[in-house]
Amino acid sequence: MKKRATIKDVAKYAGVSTAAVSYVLNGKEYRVSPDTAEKIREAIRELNYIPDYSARSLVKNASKLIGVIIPQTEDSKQLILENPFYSEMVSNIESRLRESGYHLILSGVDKGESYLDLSVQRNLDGAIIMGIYPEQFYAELKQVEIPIVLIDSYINDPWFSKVGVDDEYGGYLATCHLIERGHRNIALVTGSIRKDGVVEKRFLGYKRALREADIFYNPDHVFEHSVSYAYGYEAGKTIASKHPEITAVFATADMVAFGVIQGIKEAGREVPDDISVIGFDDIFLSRMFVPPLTTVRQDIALKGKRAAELLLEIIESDEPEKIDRKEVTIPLSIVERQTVRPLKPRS
Amino acid sequence: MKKRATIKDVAKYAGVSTAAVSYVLNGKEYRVSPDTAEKIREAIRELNYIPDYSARSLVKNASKLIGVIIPQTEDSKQLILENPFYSEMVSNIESRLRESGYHLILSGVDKGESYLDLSVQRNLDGAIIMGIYPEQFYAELKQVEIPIVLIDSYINDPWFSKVGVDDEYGGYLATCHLIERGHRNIALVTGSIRKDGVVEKRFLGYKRALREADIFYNPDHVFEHSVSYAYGYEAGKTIASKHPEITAVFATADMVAFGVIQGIKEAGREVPDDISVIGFDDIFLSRMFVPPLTTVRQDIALKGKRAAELLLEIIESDEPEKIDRKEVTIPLSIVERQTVRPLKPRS
DNA sequence: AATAACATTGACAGCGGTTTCACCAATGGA
DNA sequence: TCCATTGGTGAAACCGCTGTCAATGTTATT
Repeated sequence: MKKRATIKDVAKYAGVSTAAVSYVLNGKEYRVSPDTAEKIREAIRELNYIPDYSARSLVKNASKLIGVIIPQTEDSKQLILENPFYSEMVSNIESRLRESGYHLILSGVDKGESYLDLSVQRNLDGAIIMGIYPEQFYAELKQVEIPIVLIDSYINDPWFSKVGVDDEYGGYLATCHLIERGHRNIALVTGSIRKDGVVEKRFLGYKRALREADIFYNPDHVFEHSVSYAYGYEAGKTIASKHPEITAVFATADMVAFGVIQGIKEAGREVPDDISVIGFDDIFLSRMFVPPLTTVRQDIALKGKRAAELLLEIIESDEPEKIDRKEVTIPLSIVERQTVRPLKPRS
Repeated sequence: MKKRATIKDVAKYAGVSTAAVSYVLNGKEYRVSPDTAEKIREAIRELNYIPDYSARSLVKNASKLIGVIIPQTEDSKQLILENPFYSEMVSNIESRLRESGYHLILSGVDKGESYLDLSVQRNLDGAIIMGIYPEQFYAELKQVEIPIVLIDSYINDPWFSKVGVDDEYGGYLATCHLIERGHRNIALVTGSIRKDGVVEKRFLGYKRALREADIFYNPDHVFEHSVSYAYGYEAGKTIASKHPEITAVFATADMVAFGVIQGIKEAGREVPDDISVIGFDDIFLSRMFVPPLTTVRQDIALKGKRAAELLLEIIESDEPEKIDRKEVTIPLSIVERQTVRPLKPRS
């Protein structure tokens, strides 16, 4: 295995000191005469020199590495990347980060174990965190003092920047959409309602819409378990077979909505003819689903991109501690497709 | 910002030398007496010491970092993570790698630019590469001399380990499935047929099946463009509206198949009543699609897991150069669902 | 011509670890 | 009692790079 060239080799080849090489490497060429600079660049090219980030990270205390955390399934430890909502976001985060010369360490976080290890071991320059975790998790993270942006979290701490949507409003919007079309027995199918999580807010919006329309909130109509197709499917079957009064379903994620629809069909009823369904997210599959899903749209790509930018903004400022944390909210809108049917006024 | 503890702090606290600390850190405790070891462990706990991987990487020349490369869209630079096929694989790779203490750097690779930079900058211990790239890309990669496993590639070089499926057979299987059910005008809808890529082989299998059944191969019946829902949709529309003779479609990826089906419906025809469709991959969505997709199944999770294991095997051997590169092939099978209809024998 | 001011450059001390190697008991055998 | 061993330990070199600072060479100023 032939050794890779180090900065010393370059220095020797160019007949200068390593410091000079370091200067041109770091764009401090004003400290070096133009022709030495050229000689050095020549040497770099010639020797095929590529600097070692570990060494650099060691002295600069900056790794150009960003941690990205995705929720993982509870049972196995797999990332919930199966939900296109996350993949789409990760993909956008990655491209934005790469553009600025950062690399991304993708990881789940083991229950119990903290993310602390990874972040300090690797000297992460920052982290983007999706999903919601135990409070202690955030506390630890804060101690590391690296810039962090939270996606879809309502953790209230000025240390964290956040990007998300107005989930309460989204839930409200979805439910109103249904109510306006004459539905009054509206089920909510959702992942677990956790404190400071998005579902909690959507749930709140759901209840507000109900209240404003003078509809009695029926706890039996909320089906809460997990954000998965599988659970949606179960809930859909139950609703279609055991709850003839329900005419519409608000699923708090498109993936869940797909399951619900399939479950309803399995039980021999039709969407939207018998039961209407509205989702949340507008992942790209929703457009192609049959029937195309009516849903609350958020710009997922933008969300990822903005999260990356927010983080970079803090990292690249001169005084990261001083930079104001921001909170950006991506707009929401209903996109009407074919899974919601207006109810005929009761005869 | 309070400074993190270094190995020196630990040494001082425990009243020993840094070497001793390093020993217990690296499990070489036989070089240290039991009670010094205990004292050291105590100090580590007390000071909340976490070793710095950059420093370690510098001297050990091993970073515990694995690069994972995913194809990206040609236009934008986003990762094709939108295809659940990739997300599912990445998710499994990540969990397997993390289990062994490695972290994963997820990245696309800019057209033209090489991956070389990243891999040597970061001192990657290995890389897993999905998809197919220009030949030069592999040549460069080889120079870096890090262990690499290729997923779904037919690059023929003993340096690379590979995991994949028998794509030719898969293509054959799918096409036979259609032929056996009476179809003779079978379209192929596929991403671009690139040398050493999986589609090329599936295409070959398709042709072989045709040949064996004495069906004339009609180039007009292959629709080649990109692995995307959007293209499938276009192709589906074209097939349904301009090719009344076609009764079945083999799409070389489930995502494409979804598009085809939707396109066919858009053109006012039905699947499988008018046209049958078979896919490839069996991503988890295929099960939930309406109608559930008949497809060639491969165990995607296993594929990811095996790739990770193959890589670890090489990395963790004492002489990585000596270890035999392996080629593992994941089995394939047809899973019959509801998008293929047997044709009545011609009257 | 002497001095001040500036532009270049290189030596060197870390950054936080690992590892070699020499050293110092303490033990056992002669 | 003396000399090899042996196990435990620490000093120091080093990994590749950056940044400080002093030393050099050049040019401008008086």
